[in-house]
Amino acid sequence: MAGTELRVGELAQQTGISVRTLHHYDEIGLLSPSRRSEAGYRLYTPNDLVRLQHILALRYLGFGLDEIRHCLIHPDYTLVRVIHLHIQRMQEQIAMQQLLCRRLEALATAFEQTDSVSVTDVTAIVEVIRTMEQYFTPDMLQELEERRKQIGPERIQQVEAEWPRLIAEVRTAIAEGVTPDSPMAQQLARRWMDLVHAFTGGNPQIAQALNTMYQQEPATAQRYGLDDTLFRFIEQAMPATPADEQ
Amino acid sequence: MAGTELRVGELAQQTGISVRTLHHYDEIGLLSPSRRSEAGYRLYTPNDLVRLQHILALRYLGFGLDEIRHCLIHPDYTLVRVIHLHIQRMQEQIAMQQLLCRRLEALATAFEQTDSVSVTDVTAIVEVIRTMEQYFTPDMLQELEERRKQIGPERIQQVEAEWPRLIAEVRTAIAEGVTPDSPMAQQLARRWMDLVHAFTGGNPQIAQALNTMYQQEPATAQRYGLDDTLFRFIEQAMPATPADEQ
DNA sequence: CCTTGACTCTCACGCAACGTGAGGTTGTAG
DNA sequence: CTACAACCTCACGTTGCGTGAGAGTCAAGG
Repeated sequence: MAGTELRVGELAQQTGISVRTLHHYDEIGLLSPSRRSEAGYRLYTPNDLVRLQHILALRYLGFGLDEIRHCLIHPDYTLVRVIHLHIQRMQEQIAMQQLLCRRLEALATAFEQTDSVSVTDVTAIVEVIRTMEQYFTPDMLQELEERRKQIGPERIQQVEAEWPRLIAEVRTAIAEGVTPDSPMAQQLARRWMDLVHAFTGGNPQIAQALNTMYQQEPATAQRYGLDDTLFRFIEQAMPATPADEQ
Repeated sequence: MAGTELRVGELAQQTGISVRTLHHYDEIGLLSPSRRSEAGYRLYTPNDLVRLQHILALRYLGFGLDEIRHCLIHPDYTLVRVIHLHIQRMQEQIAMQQLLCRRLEALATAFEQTDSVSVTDVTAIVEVIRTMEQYFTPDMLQELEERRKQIGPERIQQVEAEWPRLIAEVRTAIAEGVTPDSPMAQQLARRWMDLVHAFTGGNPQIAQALNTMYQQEPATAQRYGLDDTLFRFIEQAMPATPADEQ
């Protein structure tokens, strides 16, 4: 009977955990040895071993020590519910992490061919991501990200280089008094639409969200040299086209 | 100039974080205000605000405060690498969490129609899961889990109820001196194979892993009343069959 | 001038689950 | 008798703040 009792080191070795962990479980009252030797050594009985195995099984499943204590005290028929709740929590955590991961990937693709990236650059892109997360649904963002991957970095850079040129041209046209119904304006509008299409991929919901964003976020819009005057000009120059914007 | 300086509360409100967080960043030297008022109030300059925005951008991406400090000090061209390393770490974390989640789901399906589950039950199943994770690759485990979902809980329970019956029958047959080449033994072997097939789904790698597991883990095998005598009997009774086992 | 209330300051504990020594005692093998 | 392994009890460190406690500061109202 006495020979079946284990000391910390023995129990630790048998179960594959550290002595410190057993000390900890004793400290917090999760697993206190049934007996102590005269010298104060912890002596664990077979019953203690069984309890430890229960603890380790639950820990293996990712439960916290408090929850484990709860499970060991309370009647068993709540256990299934606890497990399902735990699964739910885990899935929420995974969703959060995946969101984070998508942000990082968006950032990485944004910097795909820039070699020297400053913290300021990162901050700027993060601002854009933050704003976009407010106006686009997670589905849309994933769709955008996937399209970026598909069409390749060269095309993206091409489009992103084209935008400021086009904006400058439109601004010049307005300044020179070009009317929205002139062929010149029509062609600018067509180029505009092409660029928008390259972003939305023809998804009208994304186009709608994009519109809402630029209307609600003049600060973001101004960073790209956009304002209401430009939008109105393009809108007027835009004839009846496949419902892609507006 | 002096009017542009912000006090903690103002800075906190502008950036959407807590005063305590600013105190904390000051404590650890991540963001110390450029100036203090005579009364000791923290006064943040526009430059401090910019630094804070950088910090918050990086925090938004899931970086730790130490890493953020590192990013703010060190030259920018390491930033891209840091981001990619971070993505990798996140993906590893997600993989871990998904592994945990799969364990929990396996547990949940195992208890799908049991209403009262004890911690002892959970411990037993966890032991099985642990053992299986040693012998089956993650791919195999996922395949097994998916098949369990497909074929439904009734069929699973049916199979699991059939096993002990069959094992008992085989044991009886051996005890009664039934020879492996008798029709009786042949039929037992056929039923055996059917049950094995229900588990492996005809995947020879899974069948192989299963075999290895029961050979290496006599402790697990014995819990189901299996031993070498049984295995040899079935093996001998088994005629040439579609290579599904052995 | 004094008080009130909003804002600020500096400690300092708490959380989750142990890791990692520090410094001292016990048990056993040579 | 003496190593040496194994045990004991503190107690701090980790991550990023939350949450008071107790006290000083500043502008406005009585």
